[in-house]
Amino acid sequence: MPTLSKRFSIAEVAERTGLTTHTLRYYETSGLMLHEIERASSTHRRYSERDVSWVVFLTRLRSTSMPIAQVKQYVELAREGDITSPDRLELLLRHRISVFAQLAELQHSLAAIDHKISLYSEKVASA
Amino acid sequence: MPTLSKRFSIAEVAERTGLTTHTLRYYETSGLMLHEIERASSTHRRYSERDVSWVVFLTRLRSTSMPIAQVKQYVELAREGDITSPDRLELLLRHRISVFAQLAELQHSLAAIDHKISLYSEKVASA
DNA sequence: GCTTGACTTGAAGCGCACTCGAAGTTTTAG
DNA sequence: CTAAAACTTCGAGTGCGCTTCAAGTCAAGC
Repeated sequence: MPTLSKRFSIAEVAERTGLTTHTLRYYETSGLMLHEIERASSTHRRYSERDVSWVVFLTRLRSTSMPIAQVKQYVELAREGDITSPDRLELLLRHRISVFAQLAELQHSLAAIDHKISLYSEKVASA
Repeated sequence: MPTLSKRFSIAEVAERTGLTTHTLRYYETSGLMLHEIERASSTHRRYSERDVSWVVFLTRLRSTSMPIAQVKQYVELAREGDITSPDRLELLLRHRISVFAQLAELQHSLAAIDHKISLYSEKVASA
């Protein structure tokens, strides 16, 4: 049962993910794709649904400041097969903690900014 | 009534703020300090309480990804005096919106990561 | 079947925010 | 007074994550 789902050009994937075609190629050559991207008749990339889904998740990791190198580590584990599931789980759990720390810091800084804003609001209102 | 409060060496400020002495000098030469830093007898910097408080707030702006250039803009407004209070308020309000966007994106990505974690948890548990 | 726009690779370049190095000066502890 | 530790300036270097360039090759519409 071969996968008959639609394939996407690099431009379509860029459109769907908000990345540029440059960045998509950069990610691929940096070893961040889980699977090799198919090539149409010759050289042009054809992304599968699975590839696109992975790119989407990848952008979630990146937008939470996971470094490229760590994404790569995750990918390398994934390519080793199911045996590394616990390792990938652990990697994600560790990353989750870092995301919580980022949230906490952001909220802490927001409070400081809000405080400053309240001072300015008074000042400006009474002027 | 001259300010008689304690002064701090650059190393002490580094200690208190978590920045390096390099970064503190870099911020100063980049025009990010509100006031000129005093110099002890000759050349060594002596930070006042006010200077340290500003550095602390500055790190809050930076930790919410305000670019150096925008911090500088804020500082330049501040140096023009009270007349620019509304401008600084507006700058902070705009930045506040960006912080909310950052929080939202972080939370969105966290949800995606949590979802993936739950898939892995099942997989690993049933192995 | 030809043109036009999309795609290809590989290497170099860029922007940001530090970070480090060198060489010299100043402070402080003993 | 001296020696070690801390400080100074200024310019160059670093790391990350793209981004752009050059010089093509390919594919889709007319």
